[in-house]
Amino acid sequence: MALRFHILPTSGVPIYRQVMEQVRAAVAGGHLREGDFLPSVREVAAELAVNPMTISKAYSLLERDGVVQMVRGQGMRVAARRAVGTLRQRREALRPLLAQVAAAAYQLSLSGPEVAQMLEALMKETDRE
Amino acid sequence: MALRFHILPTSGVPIYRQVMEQVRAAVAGGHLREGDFLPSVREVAAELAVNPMTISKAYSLLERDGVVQMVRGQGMRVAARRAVGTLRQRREALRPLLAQVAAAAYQLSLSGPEVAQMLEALMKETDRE
Amino acid sequence: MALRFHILPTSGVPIYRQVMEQVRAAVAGGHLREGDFLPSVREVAAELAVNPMTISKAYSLLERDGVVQMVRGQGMRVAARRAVGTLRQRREALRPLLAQVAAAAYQLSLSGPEVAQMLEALMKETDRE
Amino acid sequence: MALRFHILPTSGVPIYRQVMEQVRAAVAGGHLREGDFLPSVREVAAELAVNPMTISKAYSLLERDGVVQMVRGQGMRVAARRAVGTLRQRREALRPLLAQVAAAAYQLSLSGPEVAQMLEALMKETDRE
DNA sequence: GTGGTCTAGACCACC
DNA sequence: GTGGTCTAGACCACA
Repeated sequence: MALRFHILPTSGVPIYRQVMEQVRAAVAGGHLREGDFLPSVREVAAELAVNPMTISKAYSLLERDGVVQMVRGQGMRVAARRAVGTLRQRREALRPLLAQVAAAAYQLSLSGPEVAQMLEALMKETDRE
Repeated sequence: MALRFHILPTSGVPIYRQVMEQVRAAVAGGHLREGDFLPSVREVAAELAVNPMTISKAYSLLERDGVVQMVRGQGMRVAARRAVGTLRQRREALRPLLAQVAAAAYQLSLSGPEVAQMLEALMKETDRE
Repeated sequence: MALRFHILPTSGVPIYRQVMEQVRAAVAGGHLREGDFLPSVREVAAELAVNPMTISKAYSLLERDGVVQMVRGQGMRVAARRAVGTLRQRREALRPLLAQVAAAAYQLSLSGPEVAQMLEALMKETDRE
Repeated sequence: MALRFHILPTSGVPIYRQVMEQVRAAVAGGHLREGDFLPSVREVAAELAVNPMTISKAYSLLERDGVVQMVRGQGMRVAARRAVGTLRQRREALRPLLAQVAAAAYQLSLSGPEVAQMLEALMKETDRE
C-alpha cells in the first residue's frame, strides 16, 4: 500500500513540515518499515500539486534526522531506527513536547489519567514490538 | 514567586511564541493562578533584552485565546479557565499533538506505557483540583 | 430609582465609555428623563471603585454631546433631546453603525428580517412616545 | 472589481481596525466571496501610504477570527463562513451592538420601525442566499 | 512573489 | 504606572 500524503494548505503549518510529520507518523505507525522506499519527489509533488523543491526539502530534513537514507539512483529508503543516548537523555528529549500536551490538556479541562490513556491507546494501536 | 521567562534565541521558535508557551505552562502548572498578574510588558522586555512590542504581541494573543484578560491601567491578569465544546470535541482537539508525541516516542524507542506514565506523572505533579 | 452603573473592567472598552453608554442607554430607555440628575462624580467613583477623573471625563463628553448639561452647584442634568439636522442627515449618521450590524449578522448567519425584528422589539420595549 | 480601502486617519479608530471592518463589510456585502483573495499586504500598504505591518496586523486578526485563511506563498483567501454556537447564543452575541443602535437612534429621534426598516433594506441589498 | 518576525523609538489612551 | 498604535527598515521562511 503506497503512502499517500494529504496536506491542508491553510493550516499554517508549512507544507514541508506536514510532509515530514506524515512520514514520521507512517514510520511510527508501521505503515512504512525499515527498507521501504518513500514515493519519489516528483510523484509526491505532482500528487499534491506542489513545488518539487518543497518535497525535496522535507526529504532532506528527514535524512538529516536519520529517519530515511538516500540511495543514489533509487530514492529515499526508511532507515533503521537507532536509539541515541541513554534512556534518561531520550526521556529528557521528550519532555518539552509532553509539557505542551500538559498545557493544552489543562486549557481543555482534560485530566491527566484521561489524556495518558488516550495517548497509550493511540500508541498501542500502532505498536509492533 | 515572580514568573521568570527564559528564551532560546536560536531555537527557531519566535520569541513571542516562546513567551506564550511559558505563560500557558505556568498557568497549567499552577504557578500562575486565576487573578494573578503577569509581569508587565516593559519588565519582561527589559529582562529578556527584547523589544516591548514582541512581548506585547505575546500577551495580546494570549488575551485573544482567553488565557489572560487585560485590566486597563493595571496589566494582564490570568483569566478563569473555561472549557469550550463537548468532551468529544475537546479530546479531538488534542489528538494531533498526541500523534506528534507518538511519532517522537517511536523515534526515541520509548514505549507507550512508559510515555503515558511520564505524562501522567507530569500532569499529576501540577494538578490542583 | 437611582441609576446604578456596572462596569466590566476586563471588557476592553474604556471605563469612561462604558459609563457614557450606560447613561445614553438609560436616557434612551426612559429610566432617565429630561431634567433628572445624574449621580455625582464622587458617588459613582466610589461605587465603582474607580478614579473620579474617569467619571468626570465621561460626564464632560456627554455634556459635549448635548446629552446632559452641567448646572453649577447641582450637578449634571439630562438635557432635552434635540434632533439635529434633516431627517436625511440623521439617517445618514446612523448608517455606519448599521453597516457594522449587517457585517456582524452575516458572520453570525442571522438573516435580515430576523435581526430587524430583534432590533425593533428592543426599541419598542423602551419606547415612550 | 478589486477591493479598495479608504481610511480616515483622523477618526480615532486604529487603521488596522478600519481595514478589518472594511474587509468584513465587503465579505458580508458579497463584494468578496469565499475563495477570493484579499489584495496583498504590500499593495494595500502602498495604496494607503501606510506601514505594511499595520495591514499585516489587520489580516492576521481577520485570520484568527476565521474570516480569511492564509495560503502560504499566495496570500489571504476569504474563508467559508461557519456559524458557531446555538441560534440563541448567536442572537445574544449581537445584542450589545443592537443596544448601541437603539441608543443612537433615540438620540437621533429615529423610531424603531424606521430604523429596523433601514437595517433590513441594507441587509437585503447584499443578501445572496 | 507571499506573509512573518523583530528592532528602535515615538506618541497616544487609559487609570 | 499600564498596554496600544504606528513608523521605517531589516531580515527570514515559504512556495
